[in-house]
Amino acid sequence: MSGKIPGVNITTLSALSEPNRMNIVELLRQGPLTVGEIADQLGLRQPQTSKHLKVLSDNGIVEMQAEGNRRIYKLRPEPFQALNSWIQSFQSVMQERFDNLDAYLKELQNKEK
Amino acid sequence: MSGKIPGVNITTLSALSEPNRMNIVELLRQGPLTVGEIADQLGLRQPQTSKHLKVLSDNGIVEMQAEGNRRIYKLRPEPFQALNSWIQSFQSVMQERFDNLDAYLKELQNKEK
DNA sequence: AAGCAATATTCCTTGACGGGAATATTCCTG
DNA sequence: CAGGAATATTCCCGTCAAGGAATATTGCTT
Repeated sequence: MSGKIPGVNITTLSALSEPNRMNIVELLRQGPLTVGEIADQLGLRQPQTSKHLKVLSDNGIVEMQAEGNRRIYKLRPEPFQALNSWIQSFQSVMQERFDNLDAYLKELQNKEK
Repeated sequence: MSGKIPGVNITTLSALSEPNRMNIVELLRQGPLTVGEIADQLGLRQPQTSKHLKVLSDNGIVEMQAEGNRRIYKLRPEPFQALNSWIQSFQSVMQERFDNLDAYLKELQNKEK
């Protein structure tokens, strides 16, 4: 029992932890954009932009709609919902309730028969 | 002006996107633990455990308190609070509303098959 | 049909990262 | 004080991911 990660897809975090991809996501919050527009606004080259979009797409963070010559990318809600419910499960941590170090120290001492 | 990421420390996501470190975080939710205990419960070797803890510590995800021979690690609330408020700012994305009627209609047609 | 525009893909190189093994450091105990 | 426990650090190596450059692919326009 050592390997199970409950809430989040680790790959979602991985995908978002790349600065350019995070920038793409932040940009797409405002609405769908074509590859060219994304590359333009972020100062990226077209091939790298496509590559990053592929990673985001493979992870379900983004979806694509072909429109003639261009591909329009936009955010998908699911990964963010998942991320949200995962972080929500950290309420107790965020409220700093259980930083009961003293209790733990006592427990440690007990074990040290 | 191409590099600023508003809410999250990208390094927080990066740190959490490594499976073993995510496991450590999940484990520490329940309360503080020593290096040995962490290594034990996750089936990791001590040196790797220390290294991962260093990364988590450098990113402020975890803090350490020396207690004689041992080091007790526990979660810090700040990164999770930050992550939370960042994800909260995606409310509009997370509530999936169909601002794209065409896609919706197309999907309808597929189901009629 | 030809050429151009928009995007995707491939190949190559380089740097970062994680694991293994060994060693260093600090503290505790007899 | 010696030895052992708990943890940190260093070195080496293999893998992987990201950027650059070139090329392929598909659609549009005239």
